[in-house]
Amino acid sequence: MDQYSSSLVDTSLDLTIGITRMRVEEDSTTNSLVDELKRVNAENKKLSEMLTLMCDNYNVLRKQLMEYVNKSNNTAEREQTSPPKKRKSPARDEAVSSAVIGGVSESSSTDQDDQYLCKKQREETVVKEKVSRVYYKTEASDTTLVVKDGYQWRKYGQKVTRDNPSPRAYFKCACAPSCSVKKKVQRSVEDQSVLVATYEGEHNHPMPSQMDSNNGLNRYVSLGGPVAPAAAANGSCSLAKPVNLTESKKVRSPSRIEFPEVQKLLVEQMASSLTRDPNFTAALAAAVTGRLYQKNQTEK
DNA sequence: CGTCTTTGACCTGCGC
DNA sequence: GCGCAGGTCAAAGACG
Repeated sequence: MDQYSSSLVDTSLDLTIGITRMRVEEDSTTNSLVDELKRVNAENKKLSEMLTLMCDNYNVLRKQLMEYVNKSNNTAEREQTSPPKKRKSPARDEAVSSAVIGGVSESSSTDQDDQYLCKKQREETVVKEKVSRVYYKTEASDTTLVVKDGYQWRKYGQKVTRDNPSPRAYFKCACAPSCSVKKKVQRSVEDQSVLVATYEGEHNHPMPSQMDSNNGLNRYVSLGGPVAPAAAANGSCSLAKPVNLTESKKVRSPSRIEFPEVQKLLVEQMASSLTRDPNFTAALAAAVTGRLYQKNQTEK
């Protein structure tokens, strides 16, 4: 009986030692993962800053180009006294900058050589009503005209236009009452699976999904998110593919869902790391087999 | 009950 | 001035 209890004490001691070793190993793995996470966050921050800088530079260059085009048009107007009277066509009436998203390619409809911009168009350009067009690749079965671009929009109208059998939806920015940005969404005539979103104006507020994303985790998750449309609304770069974005309602409070996901990911990585660690598995196997061997010896 | 979407009516600008 | 087409409004319904 004493021998048996002594054996039990030995077993429990060994198990305690084994568990302690496992915890030490686990702690070191956790620390290395946390360090890795910090490093990734720092890299993401750098990339984000570089992207912002790039967008700013692009906007400056674009502004200069617009001014140059305006000057050229004014010169052309002086030379040409009777411009043709045409109903303005959507392809020509806007200083449109196009962005291609989701692998769909379409050339920019901006025709800078166009000498026939009517007076109103030039006035609009002076007012600097920035207009940009973004193409969203969607599922062919998806019949909605909803574009998940990170902003909140209020639909205020829908019309079937003459040049396109699919209806055109009209949206206003609902993020801020003072924001007067409008958006028109219509399916492409050539490809029904492509949504053409035309943005008019500039947002005078940050993107809702970025408002409360001051920590690194949110920054990390939002990298695959709606970067493009915000930039597209400014007529700038579009890098992301906003096809599988989170629902707009979820975007309102990203921290609520993202942090548990990161935790889960961390746990999965830790488990994977532990099971792949030969030292850990060897120590575990040695402890188990050693204990079994001792038990067999005592039973004999 | 508040918010969002739908949809017909109305407004506005342009071409004839 | 009239007609057409695009854009906007606002009441009604749907939805959570």
